[in-house]
Amino acid sequence: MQDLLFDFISKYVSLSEEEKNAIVSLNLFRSVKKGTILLQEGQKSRESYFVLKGCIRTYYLIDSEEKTTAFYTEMEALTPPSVISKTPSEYYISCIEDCILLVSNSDMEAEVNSKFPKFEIMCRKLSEELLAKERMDFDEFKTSSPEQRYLNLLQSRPDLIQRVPQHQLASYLGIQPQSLSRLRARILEKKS
Amino acid sequence: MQDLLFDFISKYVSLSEEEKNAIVSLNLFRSVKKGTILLQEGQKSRESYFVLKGCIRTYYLIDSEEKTTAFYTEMEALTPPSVISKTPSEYYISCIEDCILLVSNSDMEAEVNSKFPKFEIMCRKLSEELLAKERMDFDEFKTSSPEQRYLNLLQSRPDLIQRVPQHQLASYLGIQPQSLSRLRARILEKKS
DNA sequence: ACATCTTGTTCACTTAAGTTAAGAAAGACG
DNA sequence: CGTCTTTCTTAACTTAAGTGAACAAGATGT
Repeated sequence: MQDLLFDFISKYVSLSEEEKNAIVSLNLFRSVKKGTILLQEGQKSRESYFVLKGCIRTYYLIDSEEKTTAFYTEMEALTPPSVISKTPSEYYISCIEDCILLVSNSDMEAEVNSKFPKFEIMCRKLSEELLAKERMDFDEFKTSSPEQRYLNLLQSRPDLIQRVPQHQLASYLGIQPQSLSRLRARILEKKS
Repeated sequence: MQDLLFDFISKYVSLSEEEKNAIVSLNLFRSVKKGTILLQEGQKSRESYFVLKGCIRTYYLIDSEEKTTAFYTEMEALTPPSVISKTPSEYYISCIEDCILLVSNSDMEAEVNSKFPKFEIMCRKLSEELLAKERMDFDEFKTSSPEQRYLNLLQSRPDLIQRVPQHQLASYLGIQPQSLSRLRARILEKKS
């Protein structure tokens, strides 16, 4: 499991054994059961998550309806906006599968960053990359119809369609579950 | 004009006079006329932009239609995804007003970052903050209707509605110009 | 001053998504 | 095993956005 992490890190910076040990000694790994809620609306948190195995989901409760906005799966990282802005969270984070996560908190990150400048560099590169990716995803969402978005998701993250309940997927695509169902039927019809 | 920049930077790190001079000596300031295209689809670029005055816009050409996805105004920064991924750009960047920009390129950033670790820190903080902001904007977009999005934009960036052509705004809201027109009429009717 | 292009609005019509309700299928649990 | 819940689909109806066309107002250019 640790190897997965170090493989990931090696894409950004190369670590010495000493640095690797420093990370391991922080004891960041945590196993979490399906259904666990990692963060609740209104809660102040300082935790960031990195998914080693499993899938976590962020959602808002609007008019007592869950609005799912993101899924994070293997090798994806999430620092909630509320951690950056130091305000109460506007959304929930929950595990939709049994997960193995890496959990860090901002105090610890600050300490590690100042002790090992390489981490600072890695964090910058990763944030820049994630920002670029997020902007592309947002652009794609804006410029396409629900049906196109579904087809695109089928291409880019086919695993999600298998492992995630339809009504959460629908919400993620910005539509109602019934619309997703109908849209899928429409696509099947076109193919035949 | 430089003061605006240093005021902005001071929100992230505090610079010594020497460091400020180092920045000034890089000669990053550039005045650009309305209508100038800063980046074209298919082009490889290494430039990042920081808007000191004016407004720049990113758009895609899809089926010979312009799809506007973002506006960057005073004190906002843009590093195109294509610069991060080192691939040809998928979109255009153009100035919709006369602008004063700060233009940097990635080689130069790398050099400054390694010379002044403070810059590395600033870049990380800024990227993290922008990522958090982008995710919140994306979430808001996903969870609301075109009408809600327009009303929200009216709240959060009322200046945009004044300074940007309606058809570009419509595209930015993910709808057709006619729909925006209708939606605005609907809102006016409700108020009365 | 005139022609042209861009921009924004309106209208009629089409298409797709929202809504409400009902029922089938799959899982969870005692 | 049956009961209860969650999940998914289908259908009928409503609402809103897409589409194509026409028109008016402004800006641009010659």
